[in-house]
Amino acid sequence: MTSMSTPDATRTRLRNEKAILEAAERVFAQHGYRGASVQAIAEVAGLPKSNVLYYVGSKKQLYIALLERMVTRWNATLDDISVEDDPAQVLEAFIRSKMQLTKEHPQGSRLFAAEILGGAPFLQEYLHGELREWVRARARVFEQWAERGLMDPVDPVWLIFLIWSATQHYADFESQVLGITNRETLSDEDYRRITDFLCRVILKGCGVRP
Amino acid sequence: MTSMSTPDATRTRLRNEKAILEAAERVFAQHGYRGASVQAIAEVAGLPKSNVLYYVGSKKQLYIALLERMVTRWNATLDDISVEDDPAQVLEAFIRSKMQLTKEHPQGSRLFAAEILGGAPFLQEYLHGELREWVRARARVFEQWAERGLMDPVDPVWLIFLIWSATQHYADFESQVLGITNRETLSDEDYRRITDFLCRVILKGCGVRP
DNA sequence: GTCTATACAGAGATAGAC
DNA sequence: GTCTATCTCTGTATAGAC
Repeated sequence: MTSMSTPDATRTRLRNEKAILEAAERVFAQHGYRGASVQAIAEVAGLPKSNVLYYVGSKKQLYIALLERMVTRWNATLDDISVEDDPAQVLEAFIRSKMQLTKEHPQGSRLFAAEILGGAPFLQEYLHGELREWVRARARVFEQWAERGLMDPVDPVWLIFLIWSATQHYADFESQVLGITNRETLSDEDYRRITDFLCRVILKGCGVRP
Repeated sequence: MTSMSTPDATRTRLRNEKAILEAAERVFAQHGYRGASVQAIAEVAGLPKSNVLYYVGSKKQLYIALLERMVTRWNATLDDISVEDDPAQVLEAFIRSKMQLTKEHPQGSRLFAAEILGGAPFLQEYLHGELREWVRARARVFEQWAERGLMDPVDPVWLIFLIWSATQHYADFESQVLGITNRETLSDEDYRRITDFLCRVILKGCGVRP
């Protein structure tokens, strides 16, 4: 963007960039990094292929930008927790916010899943660094709750994975869920029920609620 | 295979076919259907590309054969259940056998996941037919158990999805699990602990065990 | 800023030498 | 049965017309 750019040109740019990001998220989610073609992304975005490359530089840069956006969304949903908090409240909020993310950004969730499924070539650093620390911090608090008898002494890391997998499932395996339950889409009401179900079973399962 | 084929030629064929299936499962699991190239599969299998195509016909046929193999494995682990069975025993066996499948065939699990993630283009029929019936039958039994007060009145379909997702996770998100827990691989002991954890939390969570 | 044309590497698949 | 050579199509990316 130069100093000569008109507001109109800027608006066009923003609109196109948004269309590209949305289209790319869908196509990468569906076919993975290698399986996605710039051509397919351009078609979904309603732009010529070279226009897409003009905006984003390269397929790789586009992909990385999308992964980073997803990590940002994920970070935005997190609160810090402490031993003084109520386990039931924290776990329930944790399940609900994760489920909310799944519901609001299914394509992003699937994109993330495809990246992990393929061995996480672009996310190694994140998994070994930032995310590991996040898990360790929570795990420590869960352990202290268990020591105080506020919940069962279960391995906190497996518990976090349980919550992640159970919620993530409704984005990543959506086709399976829809096929088996004979639905076209999952409604808000469905999401509410599933979330309630998960809160109930998981909280009871680790002894923070009767 | 003609009537003139020697035992030796047959043995070669079997060995090559096995190598191809194994290689293809890995590559398809990692990159999805579109992202996988016959070239890459051939390299992993240690054969020339055209040799691979000579054996399997086409990329598509190869892919479908692998999906079917996975469905067969899945069917092989299933027992029929009835209302007269013990809920705790059945649910635990269910979790354990699913986890066993994940552990023994991680590549197949990931291949399956990639297919579902991409909208299950080759599995629509299976999801809407065979698998749906399988789920409906189990769900009915779970409901009857709940009516008899043998377990909490939770939605049986969400419960099945919970078990699937929680177990499947350790194949599909293996890189994430390894990254966060700072491991190179998951040992037998890890799998044992995770399975015990899941049995404990899920069974308690739906009220079949205290 | 935008699109057409094109370069060049790699895809899936096949024909034909061995 | 096996592999080399090749066909055709599509991939990413860029140069240059508008």
